[in-house]
Amino acid sequence: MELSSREKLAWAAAKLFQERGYHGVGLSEVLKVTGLPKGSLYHHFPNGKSDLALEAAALAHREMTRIIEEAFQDAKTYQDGATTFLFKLAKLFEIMGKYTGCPVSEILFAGPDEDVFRQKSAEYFDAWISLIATQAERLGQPADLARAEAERLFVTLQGGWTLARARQDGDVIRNLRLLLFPT
Amino acid sequence: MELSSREKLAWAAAKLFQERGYHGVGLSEVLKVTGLPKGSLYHHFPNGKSDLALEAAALAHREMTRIIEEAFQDAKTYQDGATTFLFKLAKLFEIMGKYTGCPVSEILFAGPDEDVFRQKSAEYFDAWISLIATQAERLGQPADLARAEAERLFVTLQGGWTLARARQDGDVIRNLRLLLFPT
DNA sequence: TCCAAAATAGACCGATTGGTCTAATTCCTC
DNA sequence: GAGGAATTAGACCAATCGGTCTATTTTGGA
Repeated sequence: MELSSREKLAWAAAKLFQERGYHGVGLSEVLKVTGLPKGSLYHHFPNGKSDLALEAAALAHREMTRIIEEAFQDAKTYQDGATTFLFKLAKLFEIMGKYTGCPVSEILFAGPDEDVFRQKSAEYFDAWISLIATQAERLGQPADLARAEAERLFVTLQGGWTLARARQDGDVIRNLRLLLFPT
Repeated sequence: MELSSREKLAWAAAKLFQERGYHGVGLSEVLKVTGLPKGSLYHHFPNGKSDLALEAAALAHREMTRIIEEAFQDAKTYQDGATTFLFKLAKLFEIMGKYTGCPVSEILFAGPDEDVFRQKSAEYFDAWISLIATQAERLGQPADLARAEAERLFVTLQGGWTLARARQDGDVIRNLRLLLFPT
């Protein structure tokens, strides 16, 4: 499909930021990858790099939301859904190249110290956890446990991704299911 | 106590890198904080920023090793030790200011793409996990479970720290014990 | 077809980056 | 105290940073 210039920039930025973080990527690199001139970037993102980063993070957030929904959609049990989720993310981890970090935190934690960045990261994380909790409840988890299960999954995934990154091994993410659901 | 110039530089670098990551900190800032001139930096760290980062990461690694040992030293059970460990880190998180990331990953993941950086991160992480596993075994965990418990603690902590950072709340780390040891 | 708005194009800017190099100074040993 | 090594001091460098600005081209509705 044909992406608009704005979308091209946001996608390229998201990918690059995930690899080397906010400060590790220069605008020149984003422009080189997209083949667009600087004028376009500042036309679509008047506030420059910070605007671009916020849009890239929002993009990553929507993508993660989509993955969560897809993973739990056809699941028979919460455990099934969570496992599918882990496998989808392991695949994503491998596709991205084995050096990338969590989209949101790589972009938002290192960004300019404006408070917006940190607030967004909390907002996105909480949205993911709530979404998982909803799915957990739908799949029969007791209401008072669903939220705790969702937080456990999020926290385990976040930490597991980091370990996977260090070891350069997507299976670390797949094997998280053994930590979450001991047999 | 009086720190050598080399130590001053490494400590300052470790702190700054944890706040804003490898690329987010300029050498000028490290020099300003320490009050040392550029000549000193390149005398003690001939390869400049990357040398400094490796030393800062090594410093953080030794510090984490020390904290793990202290936490489990007087523990009666593995659960006690793990809880003490979480509380110590929550305290550390709060002392550092509520924006800092995992010492090692902030420094090593974003660093220059030389493979040394990534290798070191895997080495340090595995060392922590092994150390925890040893303590778990010493405190009566079955040998075949000790390693799994250690990985669970590491992964949970790593993810929990990220969530704590987003929410700016050290209690997130303290409450990880409820995820690890449901009552 | 025409015209205004949207978008692209890229030269240019000051500031800062990591890094080099030489001189001055401090420190330790004989 | 003399001499040599270790360290400090900071001027200087090319390259890159994020950002601004003006001109040109493309586009879409009247």
